[in-house]
Amino acid sequence: MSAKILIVEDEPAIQELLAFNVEKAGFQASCAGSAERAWQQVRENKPDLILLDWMLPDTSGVVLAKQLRADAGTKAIPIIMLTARGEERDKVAGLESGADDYITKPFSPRELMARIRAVLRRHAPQAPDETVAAGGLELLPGAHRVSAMGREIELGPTEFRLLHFFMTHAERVYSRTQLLDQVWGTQTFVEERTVDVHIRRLRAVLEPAGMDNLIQTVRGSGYRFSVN
Amino acid sequence: MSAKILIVEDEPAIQELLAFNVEKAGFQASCAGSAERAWQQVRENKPDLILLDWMLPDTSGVVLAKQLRADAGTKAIPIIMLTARGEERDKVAGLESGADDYITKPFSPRELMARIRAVLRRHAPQAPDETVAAGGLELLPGAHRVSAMGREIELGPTEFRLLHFFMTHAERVYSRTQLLDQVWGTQTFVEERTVDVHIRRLRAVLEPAGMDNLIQTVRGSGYRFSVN
DNA sequence: TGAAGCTGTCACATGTTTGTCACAAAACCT
DNA sequence: AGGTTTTGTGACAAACATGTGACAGCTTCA
Repeated sequence: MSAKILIVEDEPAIQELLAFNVEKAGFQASCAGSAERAWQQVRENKPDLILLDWMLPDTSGVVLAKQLRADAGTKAIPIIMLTARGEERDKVAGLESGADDYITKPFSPRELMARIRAVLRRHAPQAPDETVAAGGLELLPGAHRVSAMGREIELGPTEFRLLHFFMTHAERVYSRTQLLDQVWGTQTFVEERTVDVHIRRLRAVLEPAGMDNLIQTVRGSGYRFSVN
Repeated sequence: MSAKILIVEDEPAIQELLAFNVEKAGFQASCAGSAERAWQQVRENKPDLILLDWMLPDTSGVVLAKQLRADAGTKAIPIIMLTARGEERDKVAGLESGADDYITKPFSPRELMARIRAVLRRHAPQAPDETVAAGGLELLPGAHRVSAMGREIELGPTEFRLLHFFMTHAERVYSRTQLLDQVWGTQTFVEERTVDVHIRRLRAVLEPAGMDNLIQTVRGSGYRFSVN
């Protein structure tokens, strides 16, 4: 889930600084000190975003950006250009070359990360606003709403995700481990029994709304959402 | 239907960059490298909007803007001034000279196009100020006015944009980050919590007007404007 | 120039959510 | 039935998210 970011920067100190910040923010960082190595990394790692310094030992960043844009395989990778302070022409040329954003040195880590996230967000495919329906329930992911036969149901964030998962994966048993992976994420580490508690909480909200026995216990295996 | 935009800019590289972006966005671009040629273009092409650089070889952009404003035939053409970064005086003088908006270099193509569209929308004589209505509220984007059931409501600029966005994007949850992107712009960097404060201010103005619970908190996700 | 208003940020208050536990209840096995 | 495993349930403290008032820096306007 975490995005891969390629840092193309010849100055080792700055390279490390960038990598440190990028990783601290939960992204995967890889580095290249020259245009040549950058190409290599791009092919091997398929980064989701490239931080590209304006000055490189072998080629200028602008040229590399243009090359990346010209190649069908790398055309879609967003680029953030790192330019020196006040170089008016550089910025213009940087944007012209196809960079998605630029940031002038010196910059604060916070601004850098904000721009990275903004660019990644802009390039993320926007999910259409669909509605999920199952077992008399209606769930709108975009509006973050659930309703049972017209009556709105209040859910906490985790219960919402859990129910969403069940509704889109009905009629099938999931183990606590699987549910933890799917609903909590593979990066979180909580007790398996926590699932039980949340199932119970979900049931507690669903039952008063007449939605009875929607989530069934499969002893020894896990839980199942079923329309029956 | 596509608007004609005149670019007055002496630096060829920037001129091309501007023209490229403007045309990519579906507008017709024409260019002038000096005030003299600009007048010529204005007479010939009748542009719908002028992008005017602050520095020109023969006259300053401000002077040209004032001249354009003084001429009955060109008075109505909106002007966006291109100024150097942080030149506070320029900004003031630019707006005083009659420009409708200014944009400081360096700017992102995205921001530029957003401003162009905003100015065109504001100046569109055809559209007799479309009004946005939702949840008993009526908002006139052009006039910068909002009213709740006939009663006028006073809003600051940011609250206005925020409410406008919500009214045109009802029934959907937006995270603080998304709201910052949409309402504050991708180039501004403020804390996420700032959104909370503005939401609160908006609510504070809306509630006395009887508009209660229009903006709902979705814990863990963001906020939602809903007509209920 | 001063007054008034707008913004962004902070510290603190308030209220929810969450993971975990201990124990009760239920199901399973021999 | 008795013993064992699995699941349900209520309670709870810590973590977390949001509401709220205050404030300083700015801009605007007269």
